[in-house]
Amino acid sequence: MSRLVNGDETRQSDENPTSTTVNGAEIRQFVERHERLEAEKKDITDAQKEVMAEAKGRGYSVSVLRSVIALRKLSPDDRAEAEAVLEMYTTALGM
Amino acid sequence: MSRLVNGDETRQSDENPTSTTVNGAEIRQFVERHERLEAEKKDITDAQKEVMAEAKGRGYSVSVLRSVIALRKLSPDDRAEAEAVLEMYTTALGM
Amino acid sequence: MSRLVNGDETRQSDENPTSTTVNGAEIRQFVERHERLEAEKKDITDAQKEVMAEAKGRGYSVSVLRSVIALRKLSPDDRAEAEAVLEMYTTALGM
Amino acid sequence: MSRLVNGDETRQSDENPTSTTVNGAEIRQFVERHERLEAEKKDITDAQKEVMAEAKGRGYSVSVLRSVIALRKLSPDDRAEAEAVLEMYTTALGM
DNA sequence: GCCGGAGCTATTTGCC
DNA sequence: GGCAAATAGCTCCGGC
Repeated sequence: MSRLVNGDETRQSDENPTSTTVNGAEIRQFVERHERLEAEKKDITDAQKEVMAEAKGRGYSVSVLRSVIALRKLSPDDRAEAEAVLEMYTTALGM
Repeated sequence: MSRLVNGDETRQSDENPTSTTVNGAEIRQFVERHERLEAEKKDITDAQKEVMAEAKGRGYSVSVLRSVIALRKLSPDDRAEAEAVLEMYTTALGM
Repeated sequence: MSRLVNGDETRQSDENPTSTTVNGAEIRQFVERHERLEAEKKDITDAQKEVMAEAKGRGYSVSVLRSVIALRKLSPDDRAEAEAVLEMYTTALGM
Repeated sequence: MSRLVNGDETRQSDENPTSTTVNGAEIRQFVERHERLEAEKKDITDAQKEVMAEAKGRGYSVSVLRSVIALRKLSPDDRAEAEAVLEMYTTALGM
C-alpha cells in the first residue's frame, strides 16, 4: 500500500507523542490559509457579478460585454486568427 | 435555444451622435473593473498554489490536503465536526 | 396545509380501495413515459457529442463550430444586430 | 484564461486551393447533423410537456410528478427501492 | 404578467 | 495536452 504523504519519515514518527499536535497545527495552517484565499476568490467573483449587474442596469448587453472581455484577452494575433477561422467556416457554409 | 445577444440592448439612440464616446468611457469602466477583478483572482490562485507548494515542501501530500479541504467544504455548517474529521484523517494517516 | 395534488377529490377518496392501484398505475404511466423520453434525449445528446468529437478528429475547432451553429440559429436581423452591437462596443473601446 | 478558439485548428493548408469547398461540404455535414439532432431533442421536450399537461389534466400535481422522477433518477441502480419510494410517496399522498 | 426556483448547457479548473 | 469533474450562466417552468 502506498503512503498518502510524501517522504520525510521522521516527521511522521510515532516516537514523539507531540508530533501529532505539531503536525495538526501545521496542516491546519495550510488548510486554513487555502480556505481563506478561496473565500477571497468568492468575494471577487461576487464583485464581478455586481459589475455585470450594474452594467446591465445601465442598459448594456452582458453577453456582449463578456465577448469584449474575451476578445481583449486574446493577443492581436490570436484574435486575428479567431476571426479568420470563424469567417472561413461561415464562408465555407455560404453564410 | 441560446441567443448570442439579448433582444433590446443597444442603448444607442440615433438622436445623440456623441453617445458613443460617452458610452465608450462607461463601457471601459465596466470592462476594466471586471478585468481588474479577474487579475486579483489570478493573484489569489497563484497564492493558493504557493500554499500547496509550501505544504509539499514541508512533506505533506497535496492531494490529501485537497481532500481535507473538500471535506471541510461539505459540512461548512458544522465546523466542529469538520475539525473532528480532519483530526480523524490526520490520525489515520499517522500524522 | 396545502394539498400537493390538484383538486378532483373524488379521484383521491379512501372510499374505494382500488383507487390506489388505479392511480398508481396511472401515475406510473406518466412517470415512465416521461423517463422514456428523457432517455431518448440523452441518447441524442450523446450523438451530438459524437458529432463534435468526429469533427474534432477531422481537425475542426469545436468552439468555432458551436459559434457557427449559434449564428445559424439567429434570424438575419438578430445576427446583424448582434454583430453591430459587438462592433459598437469594440469601437467605443478603440478595439 | 479562456480562448475563443483553440490554437491550431485551421486545417487549411495553402497548398490546395479547393480545400475550402471540400471543407465547406464537410463542415456542413457536421453542422447539419448537429442541428438535426437538436431538432429531435426539441420534439422530445415538447412530448414531455404533453405528458405533464396530460397528467395535470388528469388531476395530478406536476411538481409532485417531477419530484417522483427526480427521486427515481437518484437511485437508478436500485429500481426496486425507487419503486418502493414511489409507492411510499403515492401512499403518503393518499393516492 | 412577473418573480423565483430548478434543470440544463457550457465554460472553466484540476488531474492524469 | 486531453479528460473529467465542478462551477457559473442561461433558459425555461411553475406559482402568485
